[in-house]
Amino acid sequence: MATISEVAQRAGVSTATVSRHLRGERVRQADRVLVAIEELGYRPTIAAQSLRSGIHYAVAMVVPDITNPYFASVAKGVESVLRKTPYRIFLANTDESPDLEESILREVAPRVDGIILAPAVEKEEMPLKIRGEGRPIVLIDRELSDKSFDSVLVDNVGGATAAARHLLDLGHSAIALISGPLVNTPGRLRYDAFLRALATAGVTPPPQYREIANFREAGGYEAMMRLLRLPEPPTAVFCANNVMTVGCLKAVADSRLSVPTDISVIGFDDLDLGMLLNPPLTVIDRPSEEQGAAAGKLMLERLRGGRPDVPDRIVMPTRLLARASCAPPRRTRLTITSGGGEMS
Amino acid sequence: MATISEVAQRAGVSTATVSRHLRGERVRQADRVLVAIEELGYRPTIAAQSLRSGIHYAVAMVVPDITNPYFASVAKGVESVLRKTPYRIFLANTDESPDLEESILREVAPRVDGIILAPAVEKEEMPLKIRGEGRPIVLIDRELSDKSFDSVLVDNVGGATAAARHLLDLGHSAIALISGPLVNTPGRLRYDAFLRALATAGVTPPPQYREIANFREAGGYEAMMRLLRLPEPPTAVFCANNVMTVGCLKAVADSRLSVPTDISVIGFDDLDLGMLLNPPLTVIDRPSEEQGAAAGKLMLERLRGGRPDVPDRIVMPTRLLARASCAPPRRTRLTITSGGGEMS
DNA sequence: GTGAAAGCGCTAACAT
DNA sequence: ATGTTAGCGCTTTCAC
Repeated sequence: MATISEVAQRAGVSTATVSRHLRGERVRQADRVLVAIEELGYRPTIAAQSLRSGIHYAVAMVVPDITNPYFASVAKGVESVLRKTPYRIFLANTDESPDLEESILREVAPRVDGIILAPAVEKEEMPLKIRGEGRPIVLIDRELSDKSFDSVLVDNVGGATAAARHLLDLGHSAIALISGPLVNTPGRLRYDAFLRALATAGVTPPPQYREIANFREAGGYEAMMRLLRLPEPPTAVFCANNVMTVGCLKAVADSRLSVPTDISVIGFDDLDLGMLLNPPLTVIDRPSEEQGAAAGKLMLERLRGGRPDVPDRIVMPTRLLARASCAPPRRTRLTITSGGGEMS
Repeated sequence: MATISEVAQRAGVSTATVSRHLRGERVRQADRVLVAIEELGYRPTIAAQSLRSGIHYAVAMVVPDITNPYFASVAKGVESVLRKTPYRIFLANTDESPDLEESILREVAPRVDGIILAPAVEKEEMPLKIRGEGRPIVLIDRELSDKSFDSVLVDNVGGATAAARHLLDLGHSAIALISGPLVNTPGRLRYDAFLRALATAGVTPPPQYREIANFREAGGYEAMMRLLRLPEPPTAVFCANNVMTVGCLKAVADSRLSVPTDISVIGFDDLDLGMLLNPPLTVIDRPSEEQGAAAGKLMLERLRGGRPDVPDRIVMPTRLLARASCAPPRRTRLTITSGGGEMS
């Protein structure tokens, strides 16, 4: 690999001039330098740049699970923006574990210029420390208790409220909720907003209708199984994210029940096959790839611009995709016929 | 951040000794060094290590589309293995574009120690060049014309053959195929094996039954639409990957047709909701996360072990998940009633 | 087994 | 606007 001094020599200038040219400063002999760079096929050595300048041209993307289509989509959005820059993306999965997240952050922070993070819990110590060391953090999907961070979110309250109203409008009152953990933003916000919207209409789900699961498929499955086995099962259920909805639907199928005849289901996040299910799934949809792109752009802004006085908090709208998995409640009591079946 | 010389000073040894200790060499004063490292919270600066030693502690993962559940799953597998090592993962999407792939490879190669690649086409120039510079390449899902690369694959031939036999066994003879591009391994192998298996049974699909699409949802949709509009539509179709199967199913739905009454569908790759579809989707399944983990392990082996004389070619088995989307062919002619509908 | 010292390729003062 | 030069933090001869 050619070095900067070879370029300098060939162009008849100093290494400093080449270096300046590289970073976009105005240079008189720009053309000569350019030619030398071309001819030698010169590419700067990132490690040397990093060592000297502290810039790594890398951003970490830390998410609970890249296998969740929502985060995969976010990652794609981020990638599409950073692709056009010299910044590359380190990908890390936290598995929704606060401990793993902390160790990943500690480990990766010194190697990157900034972090795009979907935190497992709302504890801000690590992020605060990292930002304090001059590395911008952009939160995605989830906030921290400390509201001073840049973030790209969706209107969780609006979405959960719309879900509640949709069920209410159809005449449901025995409404259950499979929530995510209350320790992160979307979990808590969707839980609160959904229950508040029900309360406004005079509906208060009993404790056994309020399942707190973990945003994972198995959690959704188990929660739904518990709901269906209740002496008085609900007539409708709201699943607070995509993968729990999958689990929920599998539980319904394994119980030999059908949607929406026996129970109405509405999910947060669309599923790729949502419209192909029988019945097509009613969901609260949100622009995931756009969120990723927004997070990427915000990160670039911070990377270039220095510290802002006020955090940027981008909230994107959700929309209700009313398909056919929600219908008016049945009048008769629900009875479970059987259990078992395929479950991943 | 503490430096190695601070550690050396505190431990009363030279920086060389600390450095040796760090890389696992036997050192007499190991305990003293360890204590100093602990007390100072010392962490080596990767940039300095890279500059000096050429080791980056980074591996690139270059895939066509992280949004494809198969690749997301592979990424998770890779991540789970590398997490326990000092190596981090750069993620890049090629969008199935050979040009983009080439520029990404060129750009990222100097920053990493190795590359896990699912190539868009079978051209091996860039990979050869990169390997020639001492960076191991592990292919995943797809091979190159040059068979000297390490790779982690699935039994495409076995899978496609099983799919063909399944349809044949049900009594189909008007069998169509929505193939991936013939310029990459799974595309070509599945195409060839499927047709060969049919030929063995005396079935030769006419050219209009052989759709060459692009492994994308829209491609699967359009291909299926063309098939369904044929004067004599097929009674069964094999979709060569997950996202094309989704497109295919949407096309069937939009044509107001139903599976398997009007047409049987079998897909390569399971879908998360595959079993929840009506009817549950019959698929050729493969162990994607395990493939990722295998690729990660193979990469680590190469990273530690130096160049092997013979490439490692890991081929994992597929299995047929016979659910209900394939049934014996109908006897009557198929007629399209209508079109239109929701399509992403 | 250990230390001294050179230098990886680059950037950022500083000087001009 | 450009050149000179020190040195970022580490690994690795080389000598002992």
